[in-house]
Amino acid sequence: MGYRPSRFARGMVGPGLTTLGLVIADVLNPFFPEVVSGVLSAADERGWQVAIYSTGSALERESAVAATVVDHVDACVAFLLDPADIELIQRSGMPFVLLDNEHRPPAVSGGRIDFATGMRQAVGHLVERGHRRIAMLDDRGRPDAGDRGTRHSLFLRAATECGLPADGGWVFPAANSLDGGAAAMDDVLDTGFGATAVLAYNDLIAIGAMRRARDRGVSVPEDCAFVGCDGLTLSRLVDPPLTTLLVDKELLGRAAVQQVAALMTGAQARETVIVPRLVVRASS
Amino acid sequence: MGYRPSRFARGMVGPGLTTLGLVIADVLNPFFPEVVSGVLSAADERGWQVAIYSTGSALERESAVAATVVDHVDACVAFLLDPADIELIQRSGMPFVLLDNEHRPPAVSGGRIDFATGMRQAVGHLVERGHRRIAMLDDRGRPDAGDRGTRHSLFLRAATECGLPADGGWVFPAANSLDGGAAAMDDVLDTGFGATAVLAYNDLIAIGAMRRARDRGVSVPEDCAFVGCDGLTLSRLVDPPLTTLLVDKELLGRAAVQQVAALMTGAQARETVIVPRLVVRASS
DNA sequence: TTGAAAGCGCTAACAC
DNA sequence: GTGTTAGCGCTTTCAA
Repeated sequence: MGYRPSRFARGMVGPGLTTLGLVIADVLNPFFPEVVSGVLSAADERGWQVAIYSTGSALERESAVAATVVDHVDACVAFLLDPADIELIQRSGMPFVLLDNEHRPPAVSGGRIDFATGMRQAVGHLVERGHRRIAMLDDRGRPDAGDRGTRHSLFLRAATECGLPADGGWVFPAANSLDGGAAAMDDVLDTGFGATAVLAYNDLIAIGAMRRARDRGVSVPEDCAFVGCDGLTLSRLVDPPLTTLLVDKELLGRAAVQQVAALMTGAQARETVIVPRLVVRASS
Repeated sequence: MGYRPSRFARGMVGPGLTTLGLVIADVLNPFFPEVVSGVLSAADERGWQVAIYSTGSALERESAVAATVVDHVDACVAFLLDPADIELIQRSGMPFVLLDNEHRPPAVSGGRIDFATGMRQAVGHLVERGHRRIAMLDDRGRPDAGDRGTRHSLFLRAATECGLPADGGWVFPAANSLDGGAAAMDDVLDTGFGATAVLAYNDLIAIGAMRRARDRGVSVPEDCAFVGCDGLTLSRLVDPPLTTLLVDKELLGRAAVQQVAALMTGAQARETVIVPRLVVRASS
C-alpha cells in the first residue's frame, strides 16, 4: 500500500547503518573520482553508506558543508582547507580522517601524499634534462599558499637543493582547472619569465597549460617541458603524454576508510603516507 | 564529553533529512562524475544528502545495491540494467528516476538520452564524409544488446536509412573501458572487416580504440575515422580530438533530481529527454 | 499463532 | 528559568 518503514525509527532500535561522509572539492576534477572509488569500495566492504559532499574549494561553501556533515553522518573523510572547519568536525567527536592537508593538527588522523619526495624527483628529473629555469603553476585557491609543506614551498626547496636560484617569482598562481592552467601559461609566456619547463600543482593545470603553450606555438617538450603532479588517467591520454607524479589515489581513499574503522575501535589518530612515483612521458 | 546525539532519534522527532540514493555504474568512467555533479548541486539546493552507490555494471552487484538502497534512502536516481532491480525499487514506493534505460516501465520516471537523433547525426556525418563501412563498438556488458532503442540497434537503423548494408556483423562487442575499446579495435582490424570508420558506444571505448588503431599504424582520420557517443571533457583533450555526440550529463543529473522532487509532491511519472549534439573534431 | 507493551534517544511542550 | 513528560515509529519480547 505504498507504506515505507521510517529509516529513523528503524535505526533507532536496530544497530542502524553507518553513514560515512566524504567531502571532496569537486567531482569534475578527475583526481577526486579516483579517491571516491577507493572510499566506495572500502566502505562497501564494511557495509557502510557513503554520502558525498562537494565544497568547490570555496571557503564559505566548505563551512556550510562542514556544519551539515557534523550532524548528518557518523564518520567523515574529508579534503578541507579551513582550519576552522577541520576543528569543527574534529570537535564533533566523530571519527575523522583529513586528506592531503599540510596543516593537520596532530590529534586528527590523516592521509598525506609525500610531495616532498615527489617534488625532489620531479625537479631532479627536469634539472637532469638540463632545465635551469622552471615555472611552477600553483593552485591559487589555497589559502595557505607558500606555507611549509605545500607543493609551492616544496618546489622552491627542491629547486634550491638542485642549485637553482628559485624564489617566489618562479611561482605563478592558477585556478584549479584546465582553463586556469591555460591562463597561467599565458602569464608565464607574457611576463617573459623564460621558462624551459613548467611544473604544475596538478595534472589538470599542467594539461591546460601545455595545451595553451602548444596553441601559442611553443613546441613540447623541445621549447618547454611539462610535469604534472597527481597522475590522472587522463595524463596518459593527452598529447603529448604528460610526465607526472603518479599518486595512488584509490589507495588514499581506501586507507582513509581503514583509518576511520580503526578510530571507531578506539585507535589513536594516525597518518597514512602515500609516496608518489615519477612517471616520465613525452612531455618532458 | 564526546557525546553525539543520535541521528536516528533526532530524525524521528524533527522532519529528518532527505537522503537521495544515486546509483551509478562506475565512478571511474568520466561519464558519471558529470552526472553526479548535476545531482549533487540540485540536491544541495534542496537541502538533501546524496548517498552514492556503484554497481560496476555487474548484475549481481546491482541487485545487492538495489536491495540496500531500498531501505536506506528516501528517494533514488539510478542507472540500472536488470528489470528485476528496477521493479524492486519501484515497488518500494520511494520516488524513483531511472536514467538512460531503454526498457523503462511507463510507471517509472526517467531521464533518457535521445540517441535515435544522435545516431542519425553521427552516422549521417560519417556517410557524408564518404564512409561506407562503419564498425560499431558496442558495450558488451549490457544484457539487452541489440534490443530496440539501444545504441546498437539505433546504429543499425541509422546506417540502413543512409543506404548502407549494415547488419549484426558490423557490431563488435567491447568491455566498457579504454582497454575494452582497444581490444575491440584489435578485433575490427584482425577480422579484416575493413572499416573506414568506427563509431563507439561511448567516448571511453572510442578513445581506447583510436589509440590502439594508431599504435598499430592506422592513421586517424585518414585510414579510419572515430566517433564517440557521450561527449566527455576528455574527448577534447586526446589526440586527435574526438568527434562525439555531446550530451549534457550535468543536466541529466539535475533534471533527475527535479523529477524526484516532483514525484514527492505527488506528480505523475514523467520522462526527461536530453538531445545530444554532434561535435565534429579532428578524429573524423 | 496472534496480540499487547516496553523501550530505543531524542525534542518540544508543558508544568513547576 | 529549570525540570518533567509525552510521543515520534519501529522491533523485540513476553503474555495471552
